[in-house]
Amino acid sequence: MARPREFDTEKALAALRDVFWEHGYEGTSYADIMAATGLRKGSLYAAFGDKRALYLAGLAHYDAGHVSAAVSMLSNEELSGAERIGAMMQSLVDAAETKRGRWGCLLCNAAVDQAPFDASTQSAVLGSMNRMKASIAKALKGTQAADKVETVWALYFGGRVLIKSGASKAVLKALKTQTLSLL
Amino acid sequence: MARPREFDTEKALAALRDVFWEHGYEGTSYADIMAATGLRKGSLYAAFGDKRALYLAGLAHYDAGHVSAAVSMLSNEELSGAERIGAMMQSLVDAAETKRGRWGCLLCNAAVDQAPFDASTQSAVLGSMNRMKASIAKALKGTQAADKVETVWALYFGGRVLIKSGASKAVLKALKTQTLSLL
DNA sequence: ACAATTCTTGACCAATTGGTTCATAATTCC
DNA sequence: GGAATTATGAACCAATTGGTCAAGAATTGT
Repeated sequence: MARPREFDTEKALAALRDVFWEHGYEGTSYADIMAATGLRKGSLYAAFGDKRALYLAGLAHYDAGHVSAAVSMLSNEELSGAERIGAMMQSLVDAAETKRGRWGCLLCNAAVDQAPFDASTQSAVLGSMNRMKASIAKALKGTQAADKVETVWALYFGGRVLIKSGASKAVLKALKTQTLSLL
Repeated sequence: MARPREFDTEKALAALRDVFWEHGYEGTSYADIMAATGLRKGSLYAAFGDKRALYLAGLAHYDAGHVSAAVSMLSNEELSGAERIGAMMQSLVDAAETKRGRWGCLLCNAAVDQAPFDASTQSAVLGSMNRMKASIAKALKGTQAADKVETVWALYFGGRVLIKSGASKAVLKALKTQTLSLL
């Protein structure tokens, strides 16, 4: 064999996810990426590929982590549908007052700034979004709003945009209350 | 006096709005801007200021045009509340299949890619969004959903994000139907 | 110990970035 | 017509962009 990789791939992926999450694709330079990961360009290029590949890797990491966590929470049959949707909406309320929450949702950010220009990004985003949609549908099954999957789905991303634009926590709380009143 | 400006300010503003609308702030270079407006850097700089000022001017033009049009439609008392909200949602359905519609909503794009980094952008976006919110509230007054202003508001921006991510027209139609069923 | 293999680093690259300056052109007022 | 004023566009700028490469470092199996 040969010299083993010195850096922790998991940490590098998390750093990639975060730096693109905060600044977007075009807003992130190699200088930013190097600072975030602690790796030089050469290592990054050898391990992942070009800048677009770094972005897609960060996006995939978000899907495997954050999106999957949301999906499994929404699919948890030990909670009622209302409890699950309530938890999802509460995550928006919480996001309104954390630094990371103010970064919005990476999925949503990617949809807005890269999906229209890159087919790989678009399909990754659409894939993750549809996983969210399917699990929202599961949670709504059995409630009065079982026929309003698209509404709750869009509401979630709309809430994310409001957070990015600087909406107050009160707005997000109202959104949660109103959403639960539909069930 | 002196030499008059050769270009049409109105056309230049529309071009600025469009180029930033399609590509975002970071995604737009001076080369793009010059191609879109037909003007050289020097003229643009003299007339409007630096890149950020060009962006804000495009944003303001969007507010004065598109946002104002939506606001006055939503405030038109000759139509019922349901008709007004229906028209708003129909505009999302239509946007799903036009080139410009696929650019999303400039307000929404600005919220995601610039509002967190620039206070002027944030206040412009928040201002326009609140105008939208207020007129949605007017349209909802008298309907069963008068207490669901934030919901309809977030729904609209969520729909815009779905469009950018590549959602089908059918999804937007479902969103419209479901929204109207709330009224 | 040695050869083979792979990783890391920093130097280097051409192209592009946003921004500025200045000579020239065009217009108006007197 | 001439002076004053302003717009224009091309040349120019330093800094940064994303990307490549070769030399050396580190580890393995033999």
